[in-house]
Amino acid sequence: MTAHGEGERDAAGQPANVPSGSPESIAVPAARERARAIPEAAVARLAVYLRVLSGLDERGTTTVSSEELAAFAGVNSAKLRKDLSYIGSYGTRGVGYEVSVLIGQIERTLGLTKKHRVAVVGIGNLGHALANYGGFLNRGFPVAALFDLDPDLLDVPVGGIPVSAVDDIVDVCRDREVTIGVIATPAEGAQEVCDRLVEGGVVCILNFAPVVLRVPEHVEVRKVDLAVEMQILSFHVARRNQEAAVVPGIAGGTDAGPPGDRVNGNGNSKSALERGDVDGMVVRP
Amino acid sequence: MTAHGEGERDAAGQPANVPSGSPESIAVPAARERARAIPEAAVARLAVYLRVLSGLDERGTTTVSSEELAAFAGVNSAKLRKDLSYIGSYGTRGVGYEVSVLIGQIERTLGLTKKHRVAVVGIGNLGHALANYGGFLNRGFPVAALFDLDPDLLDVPVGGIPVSAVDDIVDVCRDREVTIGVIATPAEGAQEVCDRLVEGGVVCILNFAPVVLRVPEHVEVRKVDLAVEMQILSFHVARRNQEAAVVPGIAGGTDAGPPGDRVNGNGNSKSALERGDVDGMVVRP
DNA sequence: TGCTGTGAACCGTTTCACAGCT
DNA sequence: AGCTGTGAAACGGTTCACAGCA
Repeated sequence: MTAHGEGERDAAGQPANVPSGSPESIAVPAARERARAIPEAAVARLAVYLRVLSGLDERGTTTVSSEELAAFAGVNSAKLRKDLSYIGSYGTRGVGYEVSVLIGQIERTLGLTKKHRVAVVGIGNLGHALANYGGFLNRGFPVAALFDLDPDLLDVPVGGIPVSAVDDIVDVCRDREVTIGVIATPAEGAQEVCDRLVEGGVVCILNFAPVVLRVPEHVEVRKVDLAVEMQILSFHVARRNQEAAVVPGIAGGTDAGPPGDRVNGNGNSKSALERGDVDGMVVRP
Repeated sequence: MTAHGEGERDAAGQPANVPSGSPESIAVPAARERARAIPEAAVARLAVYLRVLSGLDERGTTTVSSEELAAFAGVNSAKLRKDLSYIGSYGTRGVGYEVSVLIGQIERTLGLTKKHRVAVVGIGNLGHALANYGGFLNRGFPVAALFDLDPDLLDVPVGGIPVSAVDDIVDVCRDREVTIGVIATPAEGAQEVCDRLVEGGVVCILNFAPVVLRVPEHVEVRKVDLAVEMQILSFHVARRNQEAAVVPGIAGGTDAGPPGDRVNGNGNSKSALERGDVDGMVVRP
């Protein structure tokens, strides 16, 4: 879970203040420093805390201790406090944190005070799901444009927004000031789509296509790859089976399993949702 | 969790299977040790290498150097070599790696030689996308069951598999020997669904619902949270804007951008797809 | 000569433990 | 008395640089 997608070999990732003889190098503004200073891993968790806090807020809770909040978020309290310390000191010693204050500060830190217009490219099953998904995109991330190659989809409204042609990506994105692009196309088209999004002014891309995208330095890419997730799980199944085959007692695969529950702080993929649903359906067993 | 000092000493890449009939005393099987020893981050990248290798294989390439493969996968060659070293020594010094050998070894390591039956719970937009998504689930991960609460969906086939009731999760999963569960329900139902899946014998869960799941020790959970991904991107947009506001030259938001391209090795979310599409649509600009 | 495999240095993240405030 | 905020230690993963082998 590293952070940035470093360049290649040496290339000298000159992130912060590398005294490479630059002119006004040293005196970098505090705000920028602050933002840069927050570890990527912490940023991901802040989003989780935010979701939990929103839930508490709705339930009328006004104060939480680091211990409580940590439990809800599935991390330990020390980590939580350290994470929060990156954004400032907004707790009260001996008491805890005020929910509303924390929400505000995290939102500010994550840049959620500004709405980021989103474009979804590739209106297949997944793109459809994303476009319709009111619970997440519309919550601070309004979908401003949809694109697909299929002529049959042209102008068909999905989730209220008519589908545009991929050829118009650059113009439409510029027009509607899209800052975040979501690529839900097959692998083949992805790089091309990516290039156009970038040309259209998009600075961040969420990539669902199974390809490594090439982007200019100033563009941030995050990738979500379902196949990789599955394969990682597969690895764990295999590992488990190996262990089971060795440990005398539990040999079967589908036994009830040991006692103690484990809260899934979930190391890997970052995650959280500000609120709502993953989807438009209704499941409530 | 684990601490144990890994014994590097395995010069001769010793095949997976360990004579399990032997004394179950101290001697912890090498295979188990090996599997345990591979860092999670490396596992995720192995999946990426596998995808790239499959592509090379299809194109008829038989040999790659670490440098080439690394370039395709968006990582640096040292990391790639270290990752591959975790699974054994299958390269030839002075030459490189044989594609087919590497594919075989990675598949073995990831446990892809065995098919893992998958159940998808929550057949909304996202669940639909997952169920229909031939490119990823069917490739070594056959969808064996679908579940939803909605009575209207009952028995309706989606992607060829009829939807079952969530009440039947336990029985159906046991019956069809499902090992991996995918939760694509809203947050509310997720924990309940998770519990049932576990009861039904599922050992790995891919969770799209914005909740921290509680699971028994022996169950592995990975979470994919679109909202968190978006918020992380939002953070980067904000950071970028801050920088832009400070750096004299580039002040605008949507300028063409600096020169050098950056290959998106993409630290964060793991990813890769063994092959195919993210979705059923056709996009090819 | 050229490329792999890997010990060792390095660096970011997590955990610990306690000082400092309320 | 209790809980936050944070240096410092511990840990794990990444990068370096080179020994070892084809």
